[in-house]
Amino acid sequence: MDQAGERREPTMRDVAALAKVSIKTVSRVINGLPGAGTEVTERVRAAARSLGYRPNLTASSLRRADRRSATIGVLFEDLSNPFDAALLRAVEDHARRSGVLVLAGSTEDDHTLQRELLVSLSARRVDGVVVMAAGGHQDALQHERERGTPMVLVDRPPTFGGTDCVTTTNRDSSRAAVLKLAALGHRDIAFLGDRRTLWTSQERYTGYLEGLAQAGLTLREALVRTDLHGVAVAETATAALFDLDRPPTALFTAQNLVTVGAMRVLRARDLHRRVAVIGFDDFPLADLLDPAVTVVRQDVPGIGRKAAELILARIDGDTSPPVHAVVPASLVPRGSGEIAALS
Amino acid sequence: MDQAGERREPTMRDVAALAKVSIKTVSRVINGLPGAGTEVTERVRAAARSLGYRPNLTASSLRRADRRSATIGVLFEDLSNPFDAALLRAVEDHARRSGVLVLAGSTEDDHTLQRELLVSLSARRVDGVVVMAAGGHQDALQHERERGTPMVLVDRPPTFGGTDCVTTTNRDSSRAAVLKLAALGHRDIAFLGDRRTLWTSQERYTGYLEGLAQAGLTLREALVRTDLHGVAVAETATAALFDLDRPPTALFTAQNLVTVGAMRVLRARDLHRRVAVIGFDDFPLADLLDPAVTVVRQDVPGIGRKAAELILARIDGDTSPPVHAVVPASLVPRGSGEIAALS
DNA sequence: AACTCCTACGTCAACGTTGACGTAACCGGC
DNA sequence: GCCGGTTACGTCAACGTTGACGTAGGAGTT
Repeated sequence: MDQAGERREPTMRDVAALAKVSIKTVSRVINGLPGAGTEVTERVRAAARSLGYRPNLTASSLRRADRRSATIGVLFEDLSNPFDAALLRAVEDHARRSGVLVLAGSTEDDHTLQRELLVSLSARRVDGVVVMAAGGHQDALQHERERGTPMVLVDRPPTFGGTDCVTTTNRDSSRAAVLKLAALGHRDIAFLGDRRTLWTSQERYTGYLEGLAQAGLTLREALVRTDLHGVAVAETATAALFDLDRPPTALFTAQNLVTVGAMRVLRARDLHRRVAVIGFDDFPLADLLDPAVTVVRQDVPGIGRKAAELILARIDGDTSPPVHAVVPASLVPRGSGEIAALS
Repeated sequence: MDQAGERREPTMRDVAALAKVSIKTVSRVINGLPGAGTEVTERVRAAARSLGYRPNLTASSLRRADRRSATIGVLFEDLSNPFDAALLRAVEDHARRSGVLVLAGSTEDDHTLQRELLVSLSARRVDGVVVMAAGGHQDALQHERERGTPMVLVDRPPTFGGTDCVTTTNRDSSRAAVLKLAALGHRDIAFLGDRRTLWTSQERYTGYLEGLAQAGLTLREALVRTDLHGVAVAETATAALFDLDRPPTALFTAQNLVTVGAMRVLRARDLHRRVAVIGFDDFPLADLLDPAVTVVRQDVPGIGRKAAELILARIDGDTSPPVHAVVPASLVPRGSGEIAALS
């Protein structure tokens, strides 16, 4: 036994020869179709077992009328982000229950990579694509979609028509977070956000503005920091906020890595017990920090399930109008978001 | 444009008709094989472009001599564990550089699921399988391997022959961690481990024993707690340790979720500044806890790269003897592991 | 001028499977 | 004993592609 394994895989032809039936009868037995007698069925089953026969799905899907590969592609940006990982897992889980496997590919927010990956998936004739990452340009996605590939976008709506998407209550939950901080007496609430090109960032910022307005607070531009991609950048930005003459007394951090960066700075400056923080997106160990971090938690399994349901339905031929599903997020109070403003 | 997309995909035949050449010539041009003139090549390219032709890799691999699907399967246990997520990412990354995509499947430590997944992968004729999760039974893996499928195990060696694996320095690094704690004056060092059925758990426990012996300490069975699967169980076990008459002054937690559980209890009992902790496996935010957690960090990208290299080499026909690659882990001092024993 | 060799194509069959369709045997009914 | 229908098979071609092999025409050699 060596790693290369030069043994030829047994085919239906081999099974047919052993069971002394035609290859078509083998096909019927393997696929559980009617038209095979009890005794023949048993003979074929025994022959298949003894040869270790395994159906070849690629040959089958090449020939079959429906052309299904029972495989979908999932594009994500960065698996090291627990949000992406949990989402992939949820989609994979639901897909597999329908006998569908997942071809996974990370795009690292690279436009060229995304295009190449879509070509690779298309060459393998995936039945559909779930996109959990669609940086600025969606033209590669649009092109693929227009070829007829079923597609579902997660976490941002398509810039082109006829395509489903699943998002969370970015704006509403952000507004609620800001209102909560305002209710605790905070009047200088900073906004720390990820790259402005991201649709979610824009929505969360809009929610922030709506929250301020609704609470009767005026926007201080100096307290708005965006394009914070990654923990390090978020730290720098947070530090700058507290070097202001009138620093914020509360932070609304609109992405989990930003939240982490902000917490680092607060702790380093020993401000973590005085400055309130509410973060968007939960993250592991948020409850173990000091103070535990209050967050807006997205229903990641719910989003994944919805995305899987949508893509599987489309693959099954559902031609109803495109859907924009919104899965509600919830506020999880843990301490950092309950720090009141000093009178 | 609707989601079903009933347009037929253009084939080489269509391209050939438009370019007024034979289908074989199209094949040559698409695959960059010699034997096509400059002018004809251009005509074929133009025709393919204008029809939006995409090669069908499944048909191609069915016919080609090498039978490659340019796809590998990756089985993992739980993507919500950052270790699995990072590993999948590393493998996917390296595979894609070789034009190979990854069919991902989570097994959730379920034996039946693992078997089913292997059948699914086999039906899709993957070129090889990387297994990042192999609970107790490896018979399904062995069966698949004996069919000739190239295979690489990660994080535990195969119980059968002829198969590569990649692991880290479980025993050596565990011994080093215990020795470090002993050097700080700790004499009551507890061991908190994951399920004993896991090979890594056994290795780490062996390293713990070796460390104790080498430091001249005697094993106290009461300080050994195993089969702690998940944060909650780890918390209970840790709490029990500190209800002992002679509680430990240092903990060696042999898995990341166990470490988290232990830290929770230490904090709750206000012991986190007095009891030393070294954990096996790094985890996000370990540096943000109070105190920051000293860990043995596995070189996850290195492990993933090695696994990808091995499987790709085997697929390319490497028939050298099976390899057990060991990727070194390193100790990352952050504070919790540097707490000295009270004299 | 006949020869070999090469280049640039084309033809054909096959990969493993299934849809369309054929057919022999049997059943029940009269 | 013949009809119509059903059951249990089999035959054939095709899915999109490529390996093996064939061939026409031109260039170079003797």
